[in-house]
Amino acid sequence: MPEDGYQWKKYGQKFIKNIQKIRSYFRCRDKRCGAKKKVEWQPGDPNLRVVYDGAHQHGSPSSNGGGQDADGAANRYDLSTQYFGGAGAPTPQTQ
DNA sequence: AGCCTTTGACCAGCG
DNA sequence: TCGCTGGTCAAAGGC
Repeated sequence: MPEDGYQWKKYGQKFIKNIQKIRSYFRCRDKRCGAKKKVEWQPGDPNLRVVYDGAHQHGSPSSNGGGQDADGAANRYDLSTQYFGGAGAPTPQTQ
């Protein structure tokens, strides 16, 4: 479970036949936070894709000391796809 | 005590 | 109308 600075609660996991990948559903632990996160990976592949949905409506919980950039850092991935592993996975939005 | 994780079933939209 | 998929919720157990 990759730590992005926020805590998530897994509320489901299903195998998407459409893409032949396992998808895990995570939700922000904060109730006032409508942010959601979906993690999918292929069975037998080290790289996984993290899809952030929604946006956090509260500052960072307890990471990063002296800067709310963490909030933007997590939001910058909003509705985007974050790739882990990089094994053949391209890096979108190379800012 | 609180928190987290896992599985099954249900529901809705589509062709 | 049916079957299918994708997405979400709930309960229990362990540390």
